[in-house]
Amino acid sequence: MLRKFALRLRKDIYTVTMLIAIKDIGNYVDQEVTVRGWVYDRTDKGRLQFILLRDGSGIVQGVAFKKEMAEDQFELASKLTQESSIIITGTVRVADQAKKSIPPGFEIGIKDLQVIQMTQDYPITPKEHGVEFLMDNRHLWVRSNRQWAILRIRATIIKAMRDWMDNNGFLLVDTPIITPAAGEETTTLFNIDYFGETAFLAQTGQLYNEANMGAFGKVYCFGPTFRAEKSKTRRHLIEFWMIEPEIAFCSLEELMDIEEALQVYIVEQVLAKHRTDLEIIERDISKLEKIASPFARISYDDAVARLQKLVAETDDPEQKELLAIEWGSDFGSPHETALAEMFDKPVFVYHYPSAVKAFYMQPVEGRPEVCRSVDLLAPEGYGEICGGSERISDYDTLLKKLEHDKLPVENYAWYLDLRKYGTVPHAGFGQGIERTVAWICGLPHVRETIPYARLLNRKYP
RNA sequence: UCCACAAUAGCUCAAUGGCAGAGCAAUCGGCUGUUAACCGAUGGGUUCCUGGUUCGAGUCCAGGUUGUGGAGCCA
Repeated sequence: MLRKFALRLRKDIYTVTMLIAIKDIGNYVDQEVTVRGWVYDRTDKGRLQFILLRDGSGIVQGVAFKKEMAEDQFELASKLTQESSIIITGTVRVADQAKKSIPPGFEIGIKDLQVIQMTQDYPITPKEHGVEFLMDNRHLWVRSNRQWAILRIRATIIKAMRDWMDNNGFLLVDTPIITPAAGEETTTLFNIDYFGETAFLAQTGQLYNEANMGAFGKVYCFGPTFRAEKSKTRRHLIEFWMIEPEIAFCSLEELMDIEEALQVYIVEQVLAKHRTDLEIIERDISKLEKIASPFARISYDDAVARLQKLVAETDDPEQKELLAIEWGSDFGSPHETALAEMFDKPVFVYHYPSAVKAFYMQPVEGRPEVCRSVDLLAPEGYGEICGGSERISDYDTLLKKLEHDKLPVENYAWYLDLRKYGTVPHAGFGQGIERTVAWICGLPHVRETIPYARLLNRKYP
């Protein structure tokens, strides 16, 4: 039955003329074209029907006049429901009133209409909906304008990251998702049954990146990461995506140069390719246009001093409590937000206390209580988007650090090997895709930056 | 895990302890330039669950469930 239907459909497809993607509609003014897609919305004016049709590439307003169509076809047009799947054929024309078309200003005078399925009771209406309802219907919500625009920008951000890496001498080397031991000791791992043994889902590809760096010099991995943390905030996902570069013969200062150039390129690409999408999500573009080199670089010491000064100057007791900080503590999100708000570009904070950072970070010469680490904080309160460091390259120092942190040294045998066979100073960082998308799109929560968010209380759909 | 708040029609929300309501969506009708169109009509309810107080509970109380916002942890 299904097969028969599919065959009939294919025949229909092959008999249409000039099948176009809506995004290209400007090239077909005054020509007869066919568009296939889904009804986004319909306005019923009696003998006149305005049908917003989306095909994945854009949206076009189709106009059905009763006297320009066969009677049964107009009848169908006047009954079309939201998200019905249809094929229309008609002439493209310029129309100022077609404001909702993407690209705007074009419409199609419908001559022929075929309905593939008349949808019943589509749950997401053009009115307001709550978060829970929309997330329950995420498989349909991705069709909505705003979500569509965000996910398109996400794709460009990922492409920009990878293009920049590929164009700057980095090699993509994939790292495993199933791992025998923790990458970093602090956070919680998902464990899985590996033929009777326990294995873990990767939290980072970094340790493997360091091995790959020894083979290829400049490498990066790009993939999903899993953290079984019971975090419930606007910045946290259980499953999220990261790009992690690792560079041989690289200092912390050079690492910051790389991070900075990458951010500037990402923003440039989004601004160049997504004006319309940024308009759909009502992003303040002027904020993005400020993202240019150089970014401010402040030390952890300086950052703590700035925060303490802020606390001293504020009269708000709530702020005082929230922003209180002693040297040696890691920053919480209120601290990161407050620091980032002092700049209108991303800001680097370097030389964090070793105690709050991972075991593999290189201590600062003459000041072992701090390490050669750097976080990049995005503006507008989006917090940490990159975390990186210069890695410990000396065998004995690394071994001592592993023992000091009470980590199972036998699990790190291969990692220690890297310090035995031609060790070099090297550095790398990880950048969270979703936090980057949230910042660039100006979104209140990362759940809209990934097609199907995995959250503390959600794994459906 | 902790703190705060919420749960009523498919959706978004109202309802002083006293008849369960509106807008949108759906269905039917009207309209040749709509933009969340507009106008008229119709259908639509286990008020999250369990128990309690009361003549009477959507409303008050206790416990639970689910969700949202925030904290911690992190990218």
